[in-house]
Amino acid sequence: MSLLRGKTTMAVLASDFYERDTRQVAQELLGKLLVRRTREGVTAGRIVEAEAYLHERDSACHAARGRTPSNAAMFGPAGRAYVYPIHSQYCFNTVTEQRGRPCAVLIRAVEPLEGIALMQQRRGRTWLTELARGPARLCQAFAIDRQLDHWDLTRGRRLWIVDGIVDSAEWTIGNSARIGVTSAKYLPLRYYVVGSPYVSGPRQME
DNA sequence: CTACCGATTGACT
DNA sequence: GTCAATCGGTAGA
Repeated sequence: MSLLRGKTTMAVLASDFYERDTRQVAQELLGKLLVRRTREGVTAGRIVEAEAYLHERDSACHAARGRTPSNAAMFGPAGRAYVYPIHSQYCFNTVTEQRGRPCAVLIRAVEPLEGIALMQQRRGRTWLTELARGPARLCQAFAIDRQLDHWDLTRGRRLWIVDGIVDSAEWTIGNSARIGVTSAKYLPLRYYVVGSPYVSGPRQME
């Protein structure tokens, strides 16, 4: 508790933040603080990369082929977590919109700010850029697994997201196709902080 | 029940 | 740049 001076419980994002256009939420999540508290301690970091998955005309969205036991969180209230496994790893999403619209924002990368030793321990890596760059690495560093599927992110417990921590220093939001998807691969639904070394994926052109 | 596959990562050429 | 490991979820026989 040094850099953030106990601000990790202030200004927890409420459900009305998430109950909006998914692309808007994805862009506005950049710069917000992701906070995780376990018995081991607190880890927190600034979100620098996110992708939108839409309820319409988006075959890459897990909800595109209907509701299943595994993707049910996407159909639930906005402001919940949707955590799913892939290749023996996990990815973390925030559920958005609703009114019967299953969609979500995948958090792809975080700039570590607090609990760095804990992240290093969980990841088995030292370099800051290796701790939470990439959706599954992020889940390792923050100890996010399927137990947090459906978790309510608006209550400020265990796992939540905070506004107003990082000064509104100017940064540019980059936009590109999403990484790793094999369908709807040309939709420009990935957003990232241009120039951040904590962003995953191929080198950015500036 | 079996078969296929992926919103990944880490190691390697 | 390429590629294999790895396993839960899903569809299909």
